[in-house]
Amino acid sequence: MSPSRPRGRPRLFDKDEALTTIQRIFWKNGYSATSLDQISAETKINRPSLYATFGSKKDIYIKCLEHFAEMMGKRTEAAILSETEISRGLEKVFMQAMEIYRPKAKSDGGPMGCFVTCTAPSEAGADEEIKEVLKMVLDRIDQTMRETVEAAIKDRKIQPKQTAEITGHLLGCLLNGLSLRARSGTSRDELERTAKAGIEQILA
Amino acid sequence: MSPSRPRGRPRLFDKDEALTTIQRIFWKNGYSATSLDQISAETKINRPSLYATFGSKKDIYIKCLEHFAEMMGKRTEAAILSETEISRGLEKVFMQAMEIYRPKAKSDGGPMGCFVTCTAPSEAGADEEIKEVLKMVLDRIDQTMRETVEAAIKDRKIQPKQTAEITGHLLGCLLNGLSLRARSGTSRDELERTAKAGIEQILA
DNA sequence: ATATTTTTATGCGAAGCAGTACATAAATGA
DNA sequence: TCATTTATGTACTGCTTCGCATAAAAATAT
Repeated sequence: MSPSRPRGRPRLFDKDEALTTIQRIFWKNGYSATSLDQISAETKINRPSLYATFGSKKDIYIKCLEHFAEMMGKRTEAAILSETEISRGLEKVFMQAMEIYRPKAKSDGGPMGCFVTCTAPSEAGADEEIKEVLKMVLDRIDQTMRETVEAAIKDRKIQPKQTAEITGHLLGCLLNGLSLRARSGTSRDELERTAKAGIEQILA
Repeated sequence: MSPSRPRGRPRLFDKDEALTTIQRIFWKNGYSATSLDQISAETKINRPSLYATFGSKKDIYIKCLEHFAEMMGKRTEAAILSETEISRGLEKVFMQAMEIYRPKAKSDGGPMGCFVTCTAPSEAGADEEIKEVLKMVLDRIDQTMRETVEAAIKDRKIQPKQTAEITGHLLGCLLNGLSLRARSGTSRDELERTAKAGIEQILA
């Protein structure tokens, strides 16, 4: 069972690499304001090839949303596991999110804020499918926060006033609020100060 | 100086009423996914008349953003002034925001979430002008929260651990996070529970 | 009445859009 | 070698988009 190459002509591009490039375009311009011609030009993949590989414009966008969520999810889990002290882990989660939302280096015109929460809501009002993807991503964020909080409570590291569920929602809201402010141009420094103070306040 | 009618043919529509209708369309569909034909059809105003009255598509959109921010700002000030106990005032601010973000009655397909924070971010990545309007609105939210918190501190009603500035940012982030969740379909009940707990936690 | 001013209505035009048909190219299997 | 399979490139279709040019309509001013 060697990984023999598939039958026909091989692709000239890497699927995952292309998806990352497309994601960046949607991230900066939003879904509706991005054209397939633009994607085709920047990836140098012809539109028929895009179709054959990823499907319709909406299919591509949703694949990008899931691709981004998966990347963030893995990084978040890794950050939490890397610290023994839970509140340190949460702080690390927020700090690396800020690095993605508002990169310090290369302050060129790259995309800012969270890809999902900055572009999907605009479409979610009229598109049920995108609305559901958005809900799934938000629920996943809150759930991860909640589980982290629950673990910390079990280890007697913290004793929050609110339930773990509510505390998870509050941490999620804080992250979303920071993403929005990153998109609007708030400085990295202010984002980080607000994040640290917010975590401290919410876990108290 | 009687308010004599202007010289030419009078308009067949009310300017402010039209703006409210247009706002609702952008609110549901987002900026780029809304066409002027759609606006023309729903308002029954011909495109050239729209142009003469409000300017280009982006001009119209920005006028709607400012219209919405003005409306929310006035309601917020009124809510704060209506209560002597400040934390009660803040709770009222959040409760009436939730009523707008996720109306309990008429659960028809009306727009959900905050008009500004759900539609502007998508465009803000590539449009500097919209990005600046977004920043102004966010700053105004935080500033109002901060001033309210400062008034409460002065009256010795609360003694938050964080500075008034940070506390304002945290309350703003909470509001933005709730708006996003409203857009994704989270129930009114859960939004209200999270809001109340969040205010309590942030002011503690 | 007639001129002037402003809004409304029709419809044009150049560009952009998503999606696809069809022929060609490049790989494998036999 | 030759059929089969998959990807690529060109070019097209049918539709929508924004903005505007032009003429008619409805008001006031003289």
